[in-house]
This record gives sequence, C-alpha cells and structure tokens, in this order.
Amino acid sequence: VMILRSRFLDARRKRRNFSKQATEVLNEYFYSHLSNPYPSEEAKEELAKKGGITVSQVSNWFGNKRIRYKKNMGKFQEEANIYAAKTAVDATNVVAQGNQANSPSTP
Amino acid sequence: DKDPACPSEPCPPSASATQTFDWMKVKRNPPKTAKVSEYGLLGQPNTIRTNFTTKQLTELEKEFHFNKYLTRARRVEIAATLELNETQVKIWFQNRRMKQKKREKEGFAPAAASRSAK
DNA sequence: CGAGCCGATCAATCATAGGC
DNA sequence: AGCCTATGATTGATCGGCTC
Repeated sequence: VMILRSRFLDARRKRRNFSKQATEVLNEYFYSHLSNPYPSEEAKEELAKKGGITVSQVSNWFGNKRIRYKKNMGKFQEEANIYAAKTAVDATNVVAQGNQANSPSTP
Repeated sequence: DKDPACPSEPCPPSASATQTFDWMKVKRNPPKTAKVSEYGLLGQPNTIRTNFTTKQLTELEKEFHFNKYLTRARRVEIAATLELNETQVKIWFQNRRMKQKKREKEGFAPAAASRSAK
C-alpha cells in the first residue's frame, strides 16, 4: 500500500468552524435562494463581509452545502424550515413582472 | 411505496416540504481518464479520481515554476515521463494556474481579521 | 470546426472539530 | 478515551462560454 499519503502537512490541518453569525448569514442566503443557491461574485463578497470570512470560504461553503444538501435532502429538512421562515425572497421562476421587492440588503 | 403527500409525482426518496430544483439533480459525467483502447479486457475503468504520486506532483510543480504554460512538445514530454495522459497534464496546469491566481488574490487581504477574539 | 484557457462547480476525500 | 458525525479545505476532473 504505497504510502502515498504524503498529503499530510497540506494546509487543511488547522480548521476552524465558522462563527455562529457567519453560518447564520450563509444559511439564510442558501435557504432563501434554494431554487438557485449560486451567489454571484458580488453576493459572495457581501456574504463574506457580513460573515467575517473570505470569499473563497464562502465559495467553499456553498460548494459543500449544495453537494451535501442534494446528497441527503431529508437531513436538511428541519434546517430548511427554520431558515425558510426567516426569509422568503425565493424566485422559483422569474415569471410575471415585478413590483418593488428586491435587494435584501442595506436596511 | 409510501407516499405521504404526493398526488402524482416522480419523487423516489420522498420530498415533502421543499421541492427538488434542477441544481439538485445535476450529475457530472464520470471522468474519462481511462484509455480502454488497448487491453481487450475492461481492465481498470479509471472512472475515478486519479491520485497523483508525490513524485509526479513534484515534477509538475517544478515544471510549473519554469513555465506557467505548456507547449505541445513539453506536454508530451512530461506526460510520457510521468506516465500520465496529456490531458491530465494539461488539466493539472490549468488547475494550478487557477490555484496560483487564487492565492495571489487572497494571499494579501487577510491582513485584518482578528477582532476582539477573546 | 476544434483545441486550449478561464471561471465556476462538482464530487470524492482528507483531517480536524464537536458531540456523546 | 473512543467513536461517529459535522464541516472546512483541497483537488482531479467536468461544464459552458470565449478566443483564436
């Protein structure tokens, strides 16, 4: 078994879980855009700022979240309900016109 | 066989509250790293992620520092030397360039994160 | 028309953090 | 102390779009 495990000592060693707020912000976006959880670069930057993490970390988070969510949707049902209630900006289909409901930013 | 609340819908698992959007159904084609053109046997369906050896990575890294981009000739040479496909070498360089770019971009910013930690 | 590149993403895996 | 699950990061490879 070739000890090709020479991967040790990469970088992913010291991992820190994100702050409660970062996770909160990310989940809010994810579940309020469940129909298409692919934040634009700008959106990622804002999420990064709000959560106090880097844009790459935001990307990693969404990447992992999407994969893990679809891998086992049932496991996230509860979490989905919690955040679904918090926000509701979903736009399943860009159907009819629009009134004045948008930008969930800047209070 | 059970169907809590699904009038007439193709929902194998059992989605209930939230629906199943397109992105959740996305499936990537399996890697075609295999070269099943030589051995009559199905051999090894390399339909999985290749694990480069430390030696291969070291060589690729060395080459990368020499040149960020490959020429056809160099690629052929390296692929042969490391026993990899030209495509794998090509892809490795592309990924490596992206990695480099990412590092340059974010290798500067982290100059202000620790607040009132504790 | 096709090959290589970019940018984003996927998907599998690594290694650690956290819970019991 | 020992497991098992949750989670952030890494990375070979795919997808769509663009350039030449």
